[in-house]
Amino acid sequence: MIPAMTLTSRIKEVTKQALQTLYPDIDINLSLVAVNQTKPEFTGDYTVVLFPFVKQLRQKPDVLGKQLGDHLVASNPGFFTGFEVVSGFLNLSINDNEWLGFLTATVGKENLVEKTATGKKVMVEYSSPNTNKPLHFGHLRNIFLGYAMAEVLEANGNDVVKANLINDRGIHICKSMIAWQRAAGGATPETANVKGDHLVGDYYVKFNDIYKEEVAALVAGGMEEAVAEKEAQIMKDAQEMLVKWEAGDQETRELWERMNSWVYKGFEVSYKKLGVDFDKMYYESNTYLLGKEIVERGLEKGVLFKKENGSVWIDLTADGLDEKLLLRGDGTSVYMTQDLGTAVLKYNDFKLDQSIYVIADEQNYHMQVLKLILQKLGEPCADGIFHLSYGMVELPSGRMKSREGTVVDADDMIDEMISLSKEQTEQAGKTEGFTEDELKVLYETIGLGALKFYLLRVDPKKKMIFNPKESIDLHGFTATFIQYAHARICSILRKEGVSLNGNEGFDSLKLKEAIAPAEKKLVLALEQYSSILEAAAEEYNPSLLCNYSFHVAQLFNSFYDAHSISKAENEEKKQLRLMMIIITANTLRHAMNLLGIRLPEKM
RNA sequence: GGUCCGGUAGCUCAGUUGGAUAGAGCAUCAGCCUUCUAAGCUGAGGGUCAUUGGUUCGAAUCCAAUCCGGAUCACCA
Repeated sequence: MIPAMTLTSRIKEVTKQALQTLYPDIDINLSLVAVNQTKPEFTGDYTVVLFPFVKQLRQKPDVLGKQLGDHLVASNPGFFTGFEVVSGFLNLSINDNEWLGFLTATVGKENLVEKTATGKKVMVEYSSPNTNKPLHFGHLRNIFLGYAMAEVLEANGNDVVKANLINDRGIHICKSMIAWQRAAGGATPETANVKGDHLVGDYYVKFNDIYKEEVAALVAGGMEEAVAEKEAQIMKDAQEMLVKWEAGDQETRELWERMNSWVYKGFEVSYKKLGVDFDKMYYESNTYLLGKEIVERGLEKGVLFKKENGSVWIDLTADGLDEKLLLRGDGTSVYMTQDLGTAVLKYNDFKLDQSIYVIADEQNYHMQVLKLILQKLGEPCADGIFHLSYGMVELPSGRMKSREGTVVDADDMIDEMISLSKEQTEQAGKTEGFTEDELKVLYETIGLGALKFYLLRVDPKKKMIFNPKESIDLHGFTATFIQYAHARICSILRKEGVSLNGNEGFDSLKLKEAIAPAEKKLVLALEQYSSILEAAAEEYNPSLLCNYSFHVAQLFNSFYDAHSISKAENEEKKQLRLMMIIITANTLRHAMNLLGIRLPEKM
């Protein structure tokens, strides 16, 4: 279906037409037509900026504004009701019936915006954890961002595959295995009563403790530190284990599978709690050998070159980058090698038009190089690669460091948020009329909503600072604020016996009096939703939905304060306001749903 | 050192291809619950948009230089 044209784009269109009609002999650059929302201190709804045209048309802004305004009102009598020219700005007033038309067309639709299918297959890879430690706060930003981005792209008509590439092999995995063998005494998640990913993570920490001790002992014995770091027994053991793993040693593989299975069970619990899912899992243990063939082909093509010791490189200096290693001298692959292979694998698996990687900005260079190499190799997957780069989450004291124990654990954070929401709900005395089970759901809805919103509300590109001491607020620019507005609406609708997908009887509504300012502001914002949704996809920025939803909730609260819905001045007003709040609730739901945030009907 | 990213109110952040007197939230202060949920609303104070120069009718936004902070440039992953 063809989406209805937004008001701003309609205004742009008629303005372009008007300019061409008024100045048929002048070739005007119509892309300069800018339509903004009129500032509250002026009368009008939308504003056309006149400055871009005054020079070319040789008119004073005021004269041009008058001309354009007269023409627009005259040629679109049902659309504009009037205009005002203020120092170079043409402020246009829109006919209330346009707003009414939007409301009646939108009310009751749960799927507010039906975007035309793009026919594009898009993969979003996110989360992509290591199996040697539990998820931490930084991972949460990745997970929420990836999930939200996938949903936003889907809502914009793309066919989306959510993928997770699990880093389940390598020296870091062997470290927790070695430490577990040495120090766990056979402990399992069951016997230790610890979530599997946490148990394995504990032994990863343990490895570092033992390692430090061993290095210290060697140094005390007169060895140089750099040498000691290589000679420490536990490090040698880990490296030996990696060799055994790669050779397929049965005992090693069994332990590896056993410990990984603990981690997966733990992750599953966390993912489920977070409300995120994946369509396709990739495991590095299956993909780490990929890419060598691609490198071979690159050598044949002459895109890559071999050094004396047999290592394979690509020269990117012409692109302002460095030389990059793709195969070691002994023929084994490096990180980049497998990433080349995985990129091609993904492409072949799904015939992707676009492949999005949600990865922190510390890997900007890596991703730039990855794409560039694939392009130089002429791989068809290359151009579709997009790095959705996001800033790291830092503590006031700086980056989280697992070795210094400053990492904020994801599971702890979730639990903390849920108990915070419980505390606040009880404090506000809002638990009446709920069963125990309902309260449990409510606390999760509020707690997780707050957490997700907190991490999604900032532009992904920017790094963010999280202060655990202050925890996360449930007032102001938060999911709670939006949830509360939604609950208020649902409460009214319950009392009025109107449902969110009901649209009975609204068609025949005729306006008898002007839409009031507080009403107008809300309708105006609601009408902009579909363009916000598009922008969120185009800019790969779900935070736009946070800002927008908060703004709508704010406008609703002011509106709610100024006007009674149930006891409206007359039946027309009541109908109008019911439509407005139904669409408000559906808009908030739609937007928050895409971010994985649920809105309660009571709170 | 090369490349890239960032610097907006005390704090955390918005600020659409350049547009009107730079906006929110938190915190501070002052008001608002016999009326649909006060997790709310209304108002006040708070700014050299890092600095300097340039581009023009107009710059937080574009360009250049400088200062500060961060990331990255491994036969690590």
